[in-house]
Amino acid sequence: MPVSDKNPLIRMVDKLAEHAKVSDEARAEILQMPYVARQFEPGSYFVREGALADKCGILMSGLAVCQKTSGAGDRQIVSIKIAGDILGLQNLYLNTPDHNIQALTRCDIIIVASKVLKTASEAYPAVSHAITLMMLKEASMLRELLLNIGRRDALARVAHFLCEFAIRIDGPDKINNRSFELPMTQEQLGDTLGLTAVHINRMLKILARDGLIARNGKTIRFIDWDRLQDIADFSTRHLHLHQ
Amino acid sequence: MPVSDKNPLIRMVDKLAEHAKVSDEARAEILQMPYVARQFEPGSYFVREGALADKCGILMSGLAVCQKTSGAGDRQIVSIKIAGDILGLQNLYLNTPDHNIQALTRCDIIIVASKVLKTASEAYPAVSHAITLMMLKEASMLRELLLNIGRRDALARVAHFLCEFAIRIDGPDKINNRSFELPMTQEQLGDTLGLTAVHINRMLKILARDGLIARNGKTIRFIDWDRLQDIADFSTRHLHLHQ
DNA sequence: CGTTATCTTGACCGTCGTCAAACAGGGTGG
DNA sequence: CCACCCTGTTTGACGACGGTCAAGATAACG
Repeated sequence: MPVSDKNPLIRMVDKLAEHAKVSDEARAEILQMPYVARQFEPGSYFVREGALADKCGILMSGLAVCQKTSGAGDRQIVSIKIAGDILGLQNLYLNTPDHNIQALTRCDIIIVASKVLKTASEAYPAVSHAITLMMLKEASMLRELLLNIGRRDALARVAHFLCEFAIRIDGPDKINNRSFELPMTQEQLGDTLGLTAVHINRMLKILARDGLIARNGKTIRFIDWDRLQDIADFSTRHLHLHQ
Repeated sequence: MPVSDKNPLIRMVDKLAEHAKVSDEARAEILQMPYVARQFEPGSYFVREGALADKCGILMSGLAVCQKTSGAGDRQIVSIKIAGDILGLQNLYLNTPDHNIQALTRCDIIIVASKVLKTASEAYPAVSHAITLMMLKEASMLRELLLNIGRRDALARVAHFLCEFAIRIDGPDKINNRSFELPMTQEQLGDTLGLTAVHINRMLKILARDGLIARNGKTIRFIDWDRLQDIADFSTRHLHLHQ
């Protein structure tokens, strides 16, 4: 266990506390869980579909994804994980994962035995409640992604993704003219949205040409949030932002 | 509350018991929950996105779906509910649903206040555990559907759907040459698979022409399960059939 | 038996995938 | 500091999968 002036598990407590009122005892219990800090290189796997999974983690920095691969070898990213998100929550209850968890960029992850977190959740209802809420939020985002891929055209999909990602990274306020980093390749965007990298490129070009966003390397700025949101058919309901 | 020689809530206990060992006390508590039996006509809504949702239910007969609608009015079905499934589980924890629950065929639903089931789950860890597992299974199926729509072509999608549906209805054993009812229109299939009704029709024709299935009205028989499964890129892992 | 929903088929079209080549950028090693 | 390479982006030409539209056939239903 690494020495540090700040216990990284605070990050996990914070995340739980976003979803339920965590008591001081629960907080203390979580802060003293054994953990390992590990760095994952881009492309490496934190959890593998079908393998034994007895750990979960908190993503301290970087971008990770949940993804599945078809028999033909095509990848579908089903969920994006950003700093502060907890990874592998379902491993508390199922020991054979149905999907992979993979680092997209370099990731720092604090790893905890799922058994330990499970014990804490059994001892403290607030912890259990928070975990449930996180799982439900994730499912809600899955449903919205399904609507996005199943029923919206490519331009709307890309626009929708940008809206959602930006709000998750920097919150829902003062969005117009705001800029953010998108550390994903166009191929990865394609794998998320059921499109090819080439077509992602075309759509980003169109969004820029039409004055909805401005691009500079990996940073994107919203020029006309209202119109973008309109094209994207985007709403924040599925994010369940309020509890 | 209707008079009947058999308490319909047994169906709910059975469902929970599939996922965790339900004690006799828990069983008794659930069996005495107040409920209302109601019939839903095709197309009618059990839960509406954005509305207040303080109930859940057990689907006694018929077919229901979870679905969302895009701004353009296109429907995406994200989950199919069959007899025995519990509806609106997330209402125990979130009171604003992010999706609609709609009857596809005529449905008999036993309705329970979500608060009551929540109380039971708080009193009996096995109940809570079973509910969690059901939510996780649903999420797993959402991910597989995402892979299906995002990364497989139309023929594979339809084949995959048939495999999954048949196994959910009649179990995973002795599938070859088995036949089953598919009480969905081709339009509803399209809304599930991100395709149009016309194209669903074309794919079903191809599957029949190539000797993979036989169709007769709404019943479908598997002629060559192995080859179908192969075309579908289907596996049962995402169903988490064992616990 | 008439009416309506659903299925089926064909012709046509558009979105998006495929393939390929040029280009930009960032890191490494000489 | 430059040459090189590798990954990722950009662009164009072309093709195909699946959507659209419309009409006729069939089945479901009152």
